[in-house]
Amino acid sequence: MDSATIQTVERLSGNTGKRPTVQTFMQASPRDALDLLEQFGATVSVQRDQEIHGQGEEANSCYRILRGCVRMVKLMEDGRRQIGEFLMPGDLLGFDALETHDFAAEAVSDVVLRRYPRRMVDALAERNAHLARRLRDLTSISLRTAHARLVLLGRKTASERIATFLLEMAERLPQARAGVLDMPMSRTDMADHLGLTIETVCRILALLRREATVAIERGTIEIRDHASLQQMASEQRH
Amino acid sequence: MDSATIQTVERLSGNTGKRPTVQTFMQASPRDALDLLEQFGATVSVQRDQEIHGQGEEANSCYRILRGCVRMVKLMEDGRRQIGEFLMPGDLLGFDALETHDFAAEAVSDVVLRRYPRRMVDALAERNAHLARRLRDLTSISLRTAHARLVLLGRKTASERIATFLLEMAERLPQARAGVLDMPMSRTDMADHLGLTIETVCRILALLRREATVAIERGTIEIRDHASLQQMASEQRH
DNA sequence: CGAGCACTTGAAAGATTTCAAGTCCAGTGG
DNA sequence: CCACTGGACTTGAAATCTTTCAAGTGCTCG
Repeated sequence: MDSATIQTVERLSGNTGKRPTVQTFMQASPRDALDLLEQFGATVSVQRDQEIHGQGEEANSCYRILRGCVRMVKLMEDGRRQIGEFLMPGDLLGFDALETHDFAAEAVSDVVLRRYPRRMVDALAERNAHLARRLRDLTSISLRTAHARLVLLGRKTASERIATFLLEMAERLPQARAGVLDMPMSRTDMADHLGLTIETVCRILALLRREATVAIERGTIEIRDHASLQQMASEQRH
Repeated sequence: MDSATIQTVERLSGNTGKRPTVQTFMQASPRDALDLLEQFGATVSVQRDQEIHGQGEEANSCYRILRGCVRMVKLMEDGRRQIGEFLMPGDLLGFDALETHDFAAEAVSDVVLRRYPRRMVDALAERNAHLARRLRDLTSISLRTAHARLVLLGRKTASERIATFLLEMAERLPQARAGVLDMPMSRTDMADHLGLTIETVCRILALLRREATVAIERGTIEIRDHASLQQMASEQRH
């Protein structure tokens, strides 16, 4: 995948005008400290299946997803793949990186992002305690998500994984549209996220469909029976 | 487990003397920003199998492990257990928490910790950018560790998990004592860390012993053939 | 309209788990 | 000091869940 295909669509001119002073940053206390970054953002588009950044690549930018879906991918030498998570509009990417990115980021669908220079993020954080705190909390939230996934991958059955995944996706969508999930990722992507094979994912989704727990269409899954899914997600074993 | 059994062994009186001013904190630039916390630390002991803090419990303290081994545990309703990681002397605990602890922390062996009040950690970080940055990086490091474990749990075979685990433990020990690992945790603990059963852990360790890749004794595992382990850790499949 | 890819579904294979006995120690009490 | 007990650890055999292998089906795009 060729990250050169990323196109800068728009670059706000916020930093060509009068430069805000350090004092401004220290006093600033917007609703969300991240708003401080906005003036340094650039909007970029990435096409489906293109790489936003590679695994192990130097972390020079952070992003906010404006449109589309992104997958965070780790690849083993022999091709086995683990998708750490899927990012949806509103989600942030790369704010918790160290020197390099842990995962490659790839566009699942056509994606529009807002890109921020990491140098700037770090520089601002150094002067603004609110922002610093916000960034730390962001990373803690990512960590919490990862920890929940350890249990899913380490101890849950295939059915539990699928059910948990669907419920998580449902919770993330603040869409009024009750229970209709955008699922732009392929079965392979789901499998690589859940530590299963594509066939197992298919079979379990087929099961859910036959039970009328979900209605499946190209690119969407509608949750018809939330309670059944919840039960399936935490089936008591034994 | 009764966290009331934690005993305060020693409480430094650093904060009873003249209080450092905010100015002091902002100018302070010790080798490690975390050193700022030292004067607010208290040393506590926890006995084997006692809880240091519960899962979901409010995060009021952070800790540094001085002696012994700690396991970070998540428990499912039906008793299935996932150990997120084992902490060894020098490791930090709870610095990446949000309001509550993701995991319960339990003493694998008798443990001695240095405890710091979280309120203080956060208050200092608000005034000292170095410390704030250090805390953010700490959390990022935890995140990186968790991400590596996602691949292990999602995509690696039982043998690869064991081999990877042993190599990781080896890397963490800066002990001059080449390849002799302190392994105070039970087989069950290892299994719950690696997403396996205790029997599978036993069988694979037995295999490694028969191959003379490792030498196993009560509480220690000596790595005799590092190369074999490395190969086993990243066996090309197919 | 055909090719290719994503997705399904069935059947066989396999890795790991579950069930079942032991074995080996460490600590306890006689 | 030594037998005893319980828990941790081992090992074997059967069971099972998931994967692997195979063979379609059905879209979508050219």
